[in-house]
Amino acid sequence: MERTHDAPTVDAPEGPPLRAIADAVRRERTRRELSLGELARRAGLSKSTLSQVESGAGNPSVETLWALAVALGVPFARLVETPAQPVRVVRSGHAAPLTSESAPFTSALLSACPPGARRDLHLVTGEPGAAREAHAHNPGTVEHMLVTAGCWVAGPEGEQVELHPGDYACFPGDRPHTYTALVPGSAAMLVMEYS
Amino acid sequence: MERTHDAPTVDAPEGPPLRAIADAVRRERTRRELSLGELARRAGLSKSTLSQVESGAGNPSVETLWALAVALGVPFARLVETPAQPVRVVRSGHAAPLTSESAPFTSALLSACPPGARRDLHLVTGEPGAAREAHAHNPGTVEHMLVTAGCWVAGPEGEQVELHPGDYACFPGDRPHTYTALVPGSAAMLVMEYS
DNA sequence: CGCCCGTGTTCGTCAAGTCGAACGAGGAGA
DNA sequence: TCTCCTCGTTCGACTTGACGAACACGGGCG
Repeated sequence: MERTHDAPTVDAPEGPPLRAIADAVRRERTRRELSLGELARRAGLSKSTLSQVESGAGNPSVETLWALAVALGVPFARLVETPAQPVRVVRSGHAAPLTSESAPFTSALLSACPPGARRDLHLVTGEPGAAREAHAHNPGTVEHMLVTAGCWVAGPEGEQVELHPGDYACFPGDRPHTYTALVPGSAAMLVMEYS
Repeated sequence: MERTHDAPTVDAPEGPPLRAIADAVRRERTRRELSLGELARRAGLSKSTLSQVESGAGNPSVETLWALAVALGVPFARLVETPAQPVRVVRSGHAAPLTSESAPFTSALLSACPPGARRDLHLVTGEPGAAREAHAHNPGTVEHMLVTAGCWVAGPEGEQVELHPGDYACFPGDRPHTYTALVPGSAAMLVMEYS
């Protein structure tokens, strides 16, 4: 309920995040300890253009932003978003569980994907039985799975791998994939990441 | 200009997704059964501009694309999607462990934040003793913590909370914060998310 | 048929983004 | 100190995106 103010579906009331983009670019750049000139060189842009982008003045083109995203090595969308978050705690069992009907699974959504973000955190628990089949999600979706208990077989169809506690797997979520618990009380952390 | 393909991460599609954007816009528009003129009106753009965008000609500005995203009611990122990723598995114990000197902790980096990503996945294990003190990270950093074993006290200074297996906490990482294991064999999944 | 909408495209003009160069500021080294 | 290099900003010229109007096409209707 106290979900973040996700009401604004697309948040954007009106303002193009010129300032946010500016900050994001500069942040990513400084994080990598690149100089403005160096980043401009790698991105194939002029220093003046980059300077204006980072100062929030102007309204860069897609090509320009794209070049920056590539040069910075960040997904494009990363440069056009607005963060800020308080402290939230979800007590064990207090996360609205979603039970699967086709298989003995529960998947608790911890950190939703409030329009704008692109990562959902799930705590998945399952019992031996039928595999849970997940359809292909949106293109670019990546799933990270960290087994915390029991034993799982998971992955894209035809590429499933067996995972034990502590094992970590990362695979595309934009193809059909399955999760199968092999022993009772199996649990895993699932991070779904969209691009 | 070609960036070293150091990791099996998303390799950089050098070309700006002009075509992809064009298709995405048209797809979203037709899906809503909007005419080109109508969408242009709602977005506050001219038909000609929208026509060029949808034809893949030209190189729209951020403001333009943003207006379209808002008018279409989709997150901005949806108009600029792309990639695909292979399967990666990190076996338990095969993740380079980083031992802390100040406290009995090990933090295994699962999915790094190589120049590109914006989220690091850590599996943190700890023994009772001194708290691990983390400096403030870059602004916008958010930490997600999911306790898998034992008992932890973690959070920003002054706002620490006690966490038990299954508990999940989410707090800003751009302020000083600590992790303290209360019982032997404590473990947690840590997702560090940058912005 | 002639007319009036509607669709999406193309054309000329103006504003704005991008570029290259020149600029002042700060550091390292001789 | 003087020099040389790099930092990031600002300025003028060129390029290009965005706009509005006119355009061609197609359907409904009197």
